[in-house]
Amino acid sequence: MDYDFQQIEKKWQEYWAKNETFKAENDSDKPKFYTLSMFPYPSGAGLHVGHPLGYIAGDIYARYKKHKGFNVLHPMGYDSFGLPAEQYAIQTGQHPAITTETNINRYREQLDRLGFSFDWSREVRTSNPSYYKWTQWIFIQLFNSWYNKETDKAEAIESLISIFEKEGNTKVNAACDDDVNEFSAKDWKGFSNKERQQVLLKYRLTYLADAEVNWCPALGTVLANDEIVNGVSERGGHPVIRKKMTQWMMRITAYAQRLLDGLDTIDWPQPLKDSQTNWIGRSEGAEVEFRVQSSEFRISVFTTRPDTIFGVSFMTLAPEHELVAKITTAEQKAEVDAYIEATAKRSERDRMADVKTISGTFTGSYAEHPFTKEPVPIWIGDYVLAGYGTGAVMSVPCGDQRDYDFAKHFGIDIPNIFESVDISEEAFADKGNTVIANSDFLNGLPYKKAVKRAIYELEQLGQGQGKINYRLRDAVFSRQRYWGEPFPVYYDVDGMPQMIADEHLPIELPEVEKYLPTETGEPPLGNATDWAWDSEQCSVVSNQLIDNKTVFQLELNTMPGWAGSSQYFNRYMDPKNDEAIYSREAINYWEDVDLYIGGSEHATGHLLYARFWQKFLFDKGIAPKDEFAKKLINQGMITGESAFIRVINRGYYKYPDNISSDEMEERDRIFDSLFNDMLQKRIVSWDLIKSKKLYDAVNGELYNLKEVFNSDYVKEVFENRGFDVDKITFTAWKRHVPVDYVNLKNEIIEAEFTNWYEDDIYSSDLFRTEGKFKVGREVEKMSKSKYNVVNPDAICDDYGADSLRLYEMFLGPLEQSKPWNTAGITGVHSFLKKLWRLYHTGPNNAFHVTDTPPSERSGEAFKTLHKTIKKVEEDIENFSFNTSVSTFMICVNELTAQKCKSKAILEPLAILVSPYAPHIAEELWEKLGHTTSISEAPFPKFDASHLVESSKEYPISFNGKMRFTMELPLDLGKDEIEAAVMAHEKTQAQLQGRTPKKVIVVPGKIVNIVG
RNA sequence: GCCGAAGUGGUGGAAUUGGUAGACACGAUGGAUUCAAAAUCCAUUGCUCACAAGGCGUGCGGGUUCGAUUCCCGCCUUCGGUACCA
Repeated sequence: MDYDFQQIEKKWQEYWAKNETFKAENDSDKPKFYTLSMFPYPSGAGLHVGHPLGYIAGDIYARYKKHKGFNVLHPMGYDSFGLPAEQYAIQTGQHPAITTETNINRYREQLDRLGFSFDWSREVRTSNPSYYKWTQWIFIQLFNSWYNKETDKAEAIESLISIFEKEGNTKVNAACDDDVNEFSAKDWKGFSNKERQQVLLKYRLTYLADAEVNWCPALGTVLANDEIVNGVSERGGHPVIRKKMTQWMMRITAYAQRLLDGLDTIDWPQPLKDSQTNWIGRSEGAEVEFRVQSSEFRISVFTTRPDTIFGVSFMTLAPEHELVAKITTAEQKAEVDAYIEATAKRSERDRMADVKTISGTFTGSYAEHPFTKEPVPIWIGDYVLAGYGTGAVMSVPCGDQRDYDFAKHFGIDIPNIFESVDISEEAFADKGNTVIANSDFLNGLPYKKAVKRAIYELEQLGQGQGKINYRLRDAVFSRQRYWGEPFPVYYDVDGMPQMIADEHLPIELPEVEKYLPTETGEPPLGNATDWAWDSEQCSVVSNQLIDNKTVFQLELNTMPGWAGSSQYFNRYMDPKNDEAIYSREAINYWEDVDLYIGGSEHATGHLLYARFWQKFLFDKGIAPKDEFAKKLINQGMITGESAFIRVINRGYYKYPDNISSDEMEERDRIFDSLFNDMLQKRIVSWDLIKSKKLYDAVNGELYNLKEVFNSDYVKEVFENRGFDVDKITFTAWKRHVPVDYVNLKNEIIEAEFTNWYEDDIYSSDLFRTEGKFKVGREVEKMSKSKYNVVNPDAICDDYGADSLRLYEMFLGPLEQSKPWNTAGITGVHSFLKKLWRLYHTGPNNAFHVTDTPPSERSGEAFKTLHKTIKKVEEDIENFSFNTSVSTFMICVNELTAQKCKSKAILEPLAILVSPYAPHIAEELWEKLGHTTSISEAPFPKFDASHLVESSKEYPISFNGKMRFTMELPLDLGKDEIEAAVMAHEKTQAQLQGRTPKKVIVVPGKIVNIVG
């Protein structure tokens, strides 16, 4: 009987589904184990072979833990809100819910084919109202909380109100906005309701604020920092500008220190912890106050180097700093205004591209040095960021390179306060290796002592104190998109946000006619006709009923992508609960994730936000653990190799003779922009060239470059510039270009190409140019747009899911990224066939396993088996799945050579293999006479007695080089071994009569003779 | 610039605490079987030398050690993250 993987895999997938083999119960006598893989965004492209890598690893671990007697929770779901479905809706008018549903069904089909042990009864989808009901609920919890720095936890907003009523806010130590004014209990009582709400908003853990945000005009939305790559949007590559907007914010900064401290308590990869640490960016230093001369204004600065305070020769404010307008003198006003306008115009991208240019201007005002009382000129400059620290710095040119460059550029003094340090060329930023000089009471002190002393003196003066600053910013929580969670918020008669009561949740996403922002620039929900809240009926009603008495406007923004993914791991514990986010019993049983597997790209996004929410839920007593995942593993990326052609040079344009110079200029402009779009971009993939047979492998020629210019990418570029692509005829003069594909390495090829455009305006050659291409290969992320995607379905058709699972593991260490190469899959596939044959040694390859274990070689077989048990168990515990696949191969090769047919060996072997290749294991298990799933079987117990050896083949080395081996009994002592080795003829041959200086004998390991 | 990861045959990779470098596969070469192909099986396969003996070999240069892919010092390269953070 042959190994019919198609039939076997289908059979067992149906069996698992029908019998709910992997359904987890919320109570059990067994110990719990919660394994989680990051849930996917169901994209239209479907799964590629890179996606399942982490799922397979998680599945192996989950199945292994089940064999080991754990009650395993291994759920899966979908992060189903997101931009692509919305973009598709904008283009086609198709509702994102439909697109999403279609994509999820496709994902599910693909996932099912891989034989995962997911408990699908617990599936969640972030876009389901029954799920986002609880996302909205958490939002309300955050709104109704403030962060008490005294108790170092979130508390109910009521406790803050009662403090305000008793003593005002002067003694409150809370995480809050910078601009809260002090008020007394009496003041509070005198506030109007609106004023009170405004004050409270500055303390809530989610709040409205006018924030400077990354606005992407092309997408019509705000983007988070991690959604921007090199100054353009991650999706689509559109430019991003800075803009002030009223936005919902999350006060994650309240948790900065706890997010940092928590990292010590969890077993996550160090690189990931490092990047979170850097992202949070704690720095210790001091806040120093400078008085502005002849005014009441004071400028606060944050510095990590209070020890260098006597080196201050100017101050710099960010152009956006609120004091700029107030302190600028009349003479300097025009210059300052011009500078502010110029910097505001520069996009984020320009600023980043151009960090070298030093710019700034003098305000005309002076501050007073806290100690020397000398005047310090106040400048503004865009190297100071409004968003970090206080948006102002004390500039110490001798100790900071940026200040140094600025001072040099504008001819400002550079006083030296370092003992015996030359600062004529550059600033001295080294904290050690010198002592402070020319600094009054700091003279002669090294860095650390000087910092302490400076802070002490500032405190005495009442002009500063030690301070810890974080780079982490509060997170913008509003998106101007349709396909996201709606906020459970309406705006009352005062325009203040009001939460909708829990019992009316979820507030479901309304239908809209179009998914773009409205003409007046409101978010897409502004298009909804029924998007008002009737506060008496407690229901969503038509906008026409808005009277701002009982019926109010609902929030038009939606929540960002990370909202839904910040709570899903807990919701899996009790996903169908409609009364609560999850039951007490469920969360007290499962507690937290024991093993979380996912990509490292989420380091500063999802994984930070989810930790923040978890800590909040912990403070509120909603979750029992303040970290949601004990252990985390980053699976590497499976990359694809793609060869492609880039345009590297556009050459020069040639036009037909009969066009005017005006027209020529106009064309130049258009073509320049066209080529700028294409330059350095890959215009066609090699796979496409091959599939279109544009490459002649025999002669090593690339031909018909015309087709190269017919690529979708080029068409898209032309289309984006307003050309009608159907009217363009792409041609190329040079039709045959030699290219050595095999040794292809960034080769430059030259070709002249022409494009012909037919319409009323350009009824002639559009242009002709001699351009250069570069042909090269790169290993990179698999993506549809790169034409390097390998689909798992095709692999399942040809080799089966078990082969795919084994192969993905066999490729290399889980955490390492590695290129996909389908060629090697035959190796694991033939292993499975060999495994199958081991159980099918009867006539006509019929199933044949004997009950009689002791044959003459059974000792060998037991040794092989137990060697394998030991190694596989260790490998799984260490997440070294690639080496267990090798171990299985060795095991099967050995058992085949031993002609092992014994049930006593082959039965445990099936269990060992089952986490990796569950389908074949189930089939063999059934053939062995079992009527229940192999997943119920206990993992074979390792018995060391089978591995006891009586002798060892000792490597005999000379000066560290192994020369030959020698079989010796293991119970031999050091001296006996040495004697035996010295007596060996090969030893004598090696020594050639010389007496060895030394003989190292490590019993059981090695012998080394030093000569 | 800063932070992090990694450099081992033609390829993916193994060597878990310093002890036989290259396990296990892929590919390649030769052979068996077959009318033929697929499949399967056997042999060889780090480099070098005609073979053998030998020599050289884990990015490069040093060091520690009887012994280093592994530990230490100094470089180089590639990839990922981050970037005027005061």
